[in-house]
Parts: sequence; structure tokens; C-alpha cells
Amino acid sequence: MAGAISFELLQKDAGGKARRGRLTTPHGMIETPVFMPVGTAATVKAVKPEDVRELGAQIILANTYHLFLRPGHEVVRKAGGLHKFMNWSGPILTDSGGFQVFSLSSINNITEEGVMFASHIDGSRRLLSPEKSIEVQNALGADIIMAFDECVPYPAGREYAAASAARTTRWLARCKAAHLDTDRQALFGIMQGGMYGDLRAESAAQIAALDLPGYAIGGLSVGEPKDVMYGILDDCADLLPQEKPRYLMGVGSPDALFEAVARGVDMFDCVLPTREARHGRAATSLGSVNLRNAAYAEDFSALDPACDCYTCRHYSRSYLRHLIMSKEILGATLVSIHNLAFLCGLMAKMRAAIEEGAFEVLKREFFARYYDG
RNA sequence: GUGGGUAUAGUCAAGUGGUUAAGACACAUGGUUGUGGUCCAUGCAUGCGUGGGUUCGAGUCCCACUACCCACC
Repeated sequence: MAGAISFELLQKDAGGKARRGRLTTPHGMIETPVFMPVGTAATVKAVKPEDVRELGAQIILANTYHLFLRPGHEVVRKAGGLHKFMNWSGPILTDSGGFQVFSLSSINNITEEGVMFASHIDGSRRLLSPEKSIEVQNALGADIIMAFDECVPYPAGREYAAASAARTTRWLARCKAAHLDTDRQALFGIMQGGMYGDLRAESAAQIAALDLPGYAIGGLSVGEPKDVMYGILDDCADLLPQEKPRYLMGVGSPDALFEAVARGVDMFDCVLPTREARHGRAATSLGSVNLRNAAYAEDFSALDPACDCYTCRHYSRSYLRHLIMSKEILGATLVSIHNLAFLCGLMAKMRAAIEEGAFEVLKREFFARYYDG
């Protein structure tokens, strides 16, 4: 079967697990490893789609949960799909709503059927199930859609993690059965299993057996210590199929991106760069900068001297701090542009380094400058 | 000019003679990982317009001064 997407493994890092790949989708190619900016409500907050493209983003993520509740997936369908609705012609991935049902809605009742929850917008009771999530994602029309899963919280007991992972796998089979238009949209399965290595292996084997076009690692970066996350990731490269893309959900701090790419992960998404930008924190080549700090009030230099993004080419730290402190909309826009450009640029550097067999060198140099400089 | 009122942190204020002067905003410093444009944590008045007085004890009562507000001339 042809399928909506194809993944080509171009190169593996000499001596390491880092991979250089290429994902072909109905809306264009994606060079991996890749960072996907998050556009929850069919918009990367504060940034116009053409600017998202210009800053180097190859694919964006949108949320089933949010669009299901508002404006409603039928509205998006009538608009001609998400790409047209939001004026983004590149690839899109939609999250299934599984995570948000647990993290955002208040009252929820989990059954084998699905999850009953109260909308965070108006409190109305809604049901999201594997079939419903696929129906909504079909209407949204993203290139890659995600399985409806339960993200096991941290910490979680072994028994709960095992039962939850097993249910997520059963839900995945239902998602696959409900998803018919496989030539237009690729369905990714999600590995769970909490922080238990053997449960992870079991989950990986079961979802791999369904022969899906890609696989995600879920349930990480949920509050566990970083070395625990890296420990789980150590095994993921061997647990998941080599020839399929691997997506680590919710990860986006620079150190975690390096560590995960080093362990063979290809795709990432995270709210961190845009959320932090709205609150005045920027990632730069020399480390993190909190623009709210009084020290930057009269700092007329560029946010990051080594960055050539629109924001760094035209504005000073002093001005950006003024915008953030005044809660001016432009502040969120400019810092978001920079933070996204920084992360997308970082991934581009990783791709080039893998091609040159210099990934470990880049990683070492980055850590020295970003965290110790 | 006459009468009345009000002065407490950068701002708005609580405070009715008795420990260490509420709270909010602002400000300062952290935090935020499949996004509720949020939310959270910590810090921030040796002092209550100024000067005197009463009292064991005064932001609180008394007197004078100063500033501002309102009304009348």
C-alpha cells in the first residue's frame, strides 16, 4: 500500500543512534530530525503562517481537543479542511485529544468506550473516544493524525501503568479500524507504559504489530526527572521499527532535544518556545534569557547576536523587554518568532552534523555554550 | 477668604488605643515540556504628610503646620 506518507532513512550517525531522515507528506517534505511548532487552536499563537514558514518550520501541530470544542470540526470541514481554514499549505499533524482530555478538562470518567469530560470552555459534558477522535481528525484533514491514547501521569503505579497501556493499545486498534482514508492521512500509534521498561517494550511490540506509518513515544516529559526519561529513551530506538519515523511527544527543551535525537528520535513538538516567549523568556546561542530581568532595560543589543531571525535583525533586548513588560501583543509575536527560529535552526544544525558524522561534537559544543557559558 | 473632608509602599487601599501595619496591583527573582494568551512560588513599609503633645502604649486621640479634594464666596 502506498499510504499518505513515506519515510526515508537517509543516514545514521557514525557510532551513534542519531538518524537523518526525510518524510514525504501530501503537503510537502519534512527533513528530520524536526521540531514541530504547536498551533493548538489552528494558529501558532501570535505568529502569522507565512512567518512560521519563514522562520524555518516544516510542519506544525494542531489540537483535536481544542478544535473539536471550538469552532467544531464540522466548521473546519466546511471551510475545506485545516490547511485552507488557517492558511497553512505545509504539512500538519493533529494531536488526538487524548492528552488534553486528561490535562485540561476537569471532570472525567474513563471507560473502555472513551473519556467523558467537561469542556474547559463551557463545562458541557462531551465524549471523546478512539472513533470520535478519528472522525474529528478526518474532518480536520491533517497529514498525520495521532491515536487516541491515555497519557499515564507521573508518578504512576505499575498496575495502573500496565492497565492503561493495554487500554491505549486496544484503543489504537479501534483507531486504525475507524481510519479509512489512509491515502490522505497517516495514523501514528503511541507507545505508553509509564516509567517501566518492560511495559514500554510490551507496548512497543503490540503497536508495532499493527504496522502503522509512524510511532510516537508518549507519556514522557510529564514531570519525571530527566535521567529517568533518558533511561526510557535509551531502549526506544531498539523497541520501535527502524524504518518508521519516531515522534517524542511534548519535548522541546534544547538539552532534551539533543539527548532524544542522540537516542534515535526523529520528530518533536513542544509548547515551550511559544509559551515561554509570551512570558518573556528566550532561548539564545549563549543560553536562556529572561527578558523580564531589569538587567535588560537598557540593553540595546540583539536578543541573540548569533541569530539572523527577523526579531534579532531588527530589535533590541531593551525594546523586547519593554513590549513584554507592557504586555504588548507584538512582544509575544517577536519573541515567539525568535524562539521558534532558534529551535528550528538547532534542528537544522543537528541534521547537518549527522550528515557530517559530527553529531556528538555539535552536542558537546552546544551544551558547553548553552548551559555552562 | 469661609466651611467641610482626606493624607498609610510606585498605585489602590485595610486598619475603631494593645504582639511582628491586611489585601490587591505594580515591581523584583524563579518556575512553566502532546498550550486555558495562563497559572504558580518567593521577595518587597524599623513605618503611617511634617512638627509637637496626651498615654504604660499612638497609624489610631489632641494641637499646629503643609499638601490635595469638595462646597460656598
